[in-house]
Amino acid sequence: MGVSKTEQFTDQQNELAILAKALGHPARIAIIEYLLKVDTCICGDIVNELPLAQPTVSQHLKELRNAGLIKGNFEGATICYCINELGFEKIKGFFHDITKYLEKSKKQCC
Amino acid sequence: MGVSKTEQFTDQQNELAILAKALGHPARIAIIEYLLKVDTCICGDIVNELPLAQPTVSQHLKELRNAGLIKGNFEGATICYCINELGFEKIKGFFHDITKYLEKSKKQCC
DNA sequence: AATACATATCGTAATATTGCAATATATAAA
DNA sequence: TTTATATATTGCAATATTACGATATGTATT
Repeated sequence: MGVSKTEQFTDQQNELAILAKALGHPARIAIIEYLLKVDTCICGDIVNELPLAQPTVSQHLKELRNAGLIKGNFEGATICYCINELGFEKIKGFFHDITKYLEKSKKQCC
Repeated sequence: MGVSKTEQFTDQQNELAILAKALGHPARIAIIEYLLKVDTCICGDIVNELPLAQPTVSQHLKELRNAGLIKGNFEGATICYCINELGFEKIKGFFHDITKYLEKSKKQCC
């Protein structure tokens, strides 16, 4: 029917999927990479950095904010954006498991 | 217009986004977690593990395979699936940057 | 108050994703 | 060769995403 059957999966699986999905667009990867480089910046800087119109960038920022990957803070007339460490900490657990898995050379099927 | 303007971003940004997007659904997270646990299994095991119909699972497996996160191998009448280490190695570089960033306590905007 | 600037929201078109029944394909077993 | 089993593909309905022009909202400046 086209609706994700989220209720059939665990909260943790859904939470991870939401975080991964938020990173599932090159514009949002570009935003994160930019914030990693500059630490903090105002929204207008990101709009200038990306090859997309201002409303589109605003929409991508909203998705990253909703997923908990970035934070935005009013600073006079502008909004200051930065990485939200909490969101990335949540992904780290999953990646820790993967990294450990990759270290032990495991059975592969091909 | 609704089309992702992928050509405006770097290959690396697009590649990361494709990998993240493939993880952006709880069913696909569940598949990866299951494979991490059992190493290898046949497709039917995954169908039994998930609360989704066989064609839907087949579609999710295809997306994970296309993204390079799992491998499938014919083994008689069945198909044996396992983690594709290559895909996860590609994400690791990005996460290494993030982890380093999180370690240095950086300027935050709020 | 009027103007300028920064950002968000609305509305909408184009496209992509999700889920599944029905069906196709391919191997194994009888 | 028939039958059973495993998996993929097709077709389609419901919904979500992407992008942007137009517009709203909010702060700063004059």
